[in-house]
Amino acid sequence: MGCSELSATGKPKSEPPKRISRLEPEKRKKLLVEKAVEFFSEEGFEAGTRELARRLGVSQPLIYRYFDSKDDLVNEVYRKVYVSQWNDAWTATICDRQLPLRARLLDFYESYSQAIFNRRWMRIFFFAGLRGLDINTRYIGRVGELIIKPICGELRHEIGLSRDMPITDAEMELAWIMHGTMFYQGIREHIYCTARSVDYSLTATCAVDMYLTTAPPIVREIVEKASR
Amino acid sequence: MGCSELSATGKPKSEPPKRISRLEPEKRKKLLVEKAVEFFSEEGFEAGTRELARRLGVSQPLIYRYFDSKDDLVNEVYRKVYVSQWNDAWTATICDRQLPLRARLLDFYESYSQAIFNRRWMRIFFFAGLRGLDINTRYIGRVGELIIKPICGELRHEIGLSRDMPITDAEMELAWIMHGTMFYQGIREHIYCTARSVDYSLTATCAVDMYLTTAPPIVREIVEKASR
DNA sequence: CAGCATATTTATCAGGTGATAAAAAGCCGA
DNA sequence: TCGGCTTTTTATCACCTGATAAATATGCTG
Repeated sequence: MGCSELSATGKPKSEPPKRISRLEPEKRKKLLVEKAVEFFSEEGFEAGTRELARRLGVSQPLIYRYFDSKDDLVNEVYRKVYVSQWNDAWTATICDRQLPLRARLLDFYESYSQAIFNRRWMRIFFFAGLRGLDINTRYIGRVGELIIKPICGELRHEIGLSRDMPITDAEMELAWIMHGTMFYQGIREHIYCTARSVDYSLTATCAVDMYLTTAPPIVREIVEKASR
Repeated sequence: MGCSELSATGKPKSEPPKRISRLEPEKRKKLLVEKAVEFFSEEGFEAGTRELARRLGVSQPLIYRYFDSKDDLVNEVYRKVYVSQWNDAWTATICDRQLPLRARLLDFYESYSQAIFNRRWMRIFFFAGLRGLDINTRYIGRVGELIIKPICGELRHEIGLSRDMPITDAEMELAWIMHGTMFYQGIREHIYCTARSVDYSLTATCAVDMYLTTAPPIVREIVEKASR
């Protein structure tokens, strides 16, 4: 009798009595994942399935009709955020020698900023990173292989050096520094929430010009020393 | 029920308190906070008090003799990490005009890196940041006032411009970019755990030189435009 | 309209959480 | 040695969590 936290008369929760209708499994699953991305990116992955269900306007056990476990749902969130946001054209942009390298890098970071430096992505990324998940490590590896390493190759070409010799760690480091300069702006805006609207184009100009002036002499020394 | 994983047998060296004995409240509280920093920095603040107690080798309710609530303990952790790691000499280092600005900045970042860019600090910082806690925002504000703004002032002086006019947002942005370049190295090392040992001195050289070459013309333009 | 398939909900479980009260154990002075 | 004070533990509480099974509601098809 008692134990009615949800009595028929009063609704303590703020949601209006929306009538929930049946949906095709496909449609429902998509809704679940989308809302889960939004939810976990704000509250972290420790947040409860009941609150998620409440925000969706469905009952909590419904989640388990579409996902075997909470972990299963969380993995779907990862996939959605990490995989679907990647743009295969990025590597091509970096390697398209019809433009000068500086212009290519600026083009790339303009596109990359829009795709990656948004609140949802950034927060999911750090929640996952702090958990030490391998999906995070794999993402970083991908950036290394498909962004950072190609940049190093293009810089070698730009300053007239062989691309045969494998890219060294030190060269990668130089490009990571440029990359980090951009990344930090995303952090300030979406994790700190302290920089209202960051000027990514100014940052990109600083970062790219720094790279293009600082890196060449260092790279030249590295390659020449190795080929002696 | 011998639960004696730690026997009383001979170990006369510097680790006598193997036996779980009474401690002065002061000492016990200090131990609790220290271990809590270590624990929460790895597991996040959602981690349970029972596991923390287990690692301390004490019972879980003991924590509540020294802290009113888990939140109380967590706040102590924040205080310990944020407040106690700040070095008042940093601002002085930046403003000591007996050295050229470049040397001052490199000195500062060497000291700052050692204090801040370690695993404990970085992880606590991001766990708190993702929670949106005001202690985090206040820390950033402090960095802005005591690090970034002084740097902007020194740059103005370096290029012979008045320090009377207030520092503009755009000038702050330029110094934040340099700062972020350093910060990202800490992230790579301690959040991503992907860069084994980052070369902070290389990064500092890149970041500082970028700032000292990129910022002056922009600052000059800003100040002159404003004073016309 | 009836009947059926299934999307969704209600009721519930076992285990974990922060927190409290009472019992136990350790320490020190007489 | 004993008594008393304080630290620490044991035994709990109410609540919340992820997850399951049975009951219900919905919409389609004949």
